[in-house]
Amino acid sequence: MTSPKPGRVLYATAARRAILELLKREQRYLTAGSIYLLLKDANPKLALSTVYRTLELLESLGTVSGRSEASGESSYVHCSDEHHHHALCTVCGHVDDVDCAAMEQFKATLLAKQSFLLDEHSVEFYGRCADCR
Amino acid sequence: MTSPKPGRVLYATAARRAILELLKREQRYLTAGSIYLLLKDANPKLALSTVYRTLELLESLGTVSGRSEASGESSYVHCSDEHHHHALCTVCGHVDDVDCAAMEQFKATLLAKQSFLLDEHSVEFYGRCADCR
DNA sequence: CTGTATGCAAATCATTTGCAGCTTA
DNA sequence: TAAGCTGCAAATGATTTGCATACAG
Repeated sequence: MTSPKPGRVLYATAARRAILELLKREQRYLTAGSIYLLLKDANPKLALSTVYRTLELLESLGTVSGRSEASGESSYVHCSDEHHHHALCTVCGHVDDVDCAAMEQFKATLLAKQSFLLDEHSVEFYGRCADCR
Repeated sequence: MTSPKPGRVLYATAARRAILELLKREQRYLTAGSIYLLLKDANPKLALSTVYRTLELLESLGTVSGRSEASGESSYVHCSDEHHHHALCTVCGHVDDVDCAAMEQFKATLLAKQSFLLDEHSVEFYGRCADCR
């Protein structure tokens, strides 16, 4: 939603690289706190606030997608920046992107049955991925 | 998810009645804070913590469904306790329940294309309801 | 009566922010 | 050298909790 301040030049810093690489590698939802803990050893001077700021930046760039855990924390996955949804494995936490072509017929049904004109939708799928089945 | 302690007897108190009636009447997502403000005048001794505790209770009973706003706050709507989704009007905020029969074919597609076995899904729809179209 | 619920105030906890010093381009 | 970052510590703000009192059944 929020884009970085227009005209601002972004720097590829060590912290940003480390956080993005971790997210690309893990392919599962991670909270700011867990990212901080996972990177702390290799990057002793990393600050939690930097993790928060980087996540906010990556989300604004569409590189990462956030959601709220039941615990009240926010977590993030690295993902494509096109409109899509996530298939989240309830066994290993692995997250895959899913396109939403099939949603079109659902939209038609909604309009016919409830006169609701569907503009947007946010979906999260929970199940078992190819590896965990 | 969390159920009230088993064997515990629930009282129908004034605060609980007021909160539930408000939610039933409004049919839109309300935060604890806004519920508190809306009820404050008619119920001068109502405490914000009571609103939080009541919302937690109602959610555990399946009477109410919560979600996280972008602002970081949680909000709640009164809704059916069966498995369903919400169609949220982006104009007036009105929330209707939607069943998920159409999701079945989407599940089949997911399995065929990505070998992902869909167990659960959470969906939120945004659009314009019959009144706002 | 007795178990529950409530109000109030204090405590938590995730997230945000101000600012001076450090980096990247 | 700048414009951008970062670490640190302090500030926020939503939600939770302890406890003594009030209330429902």
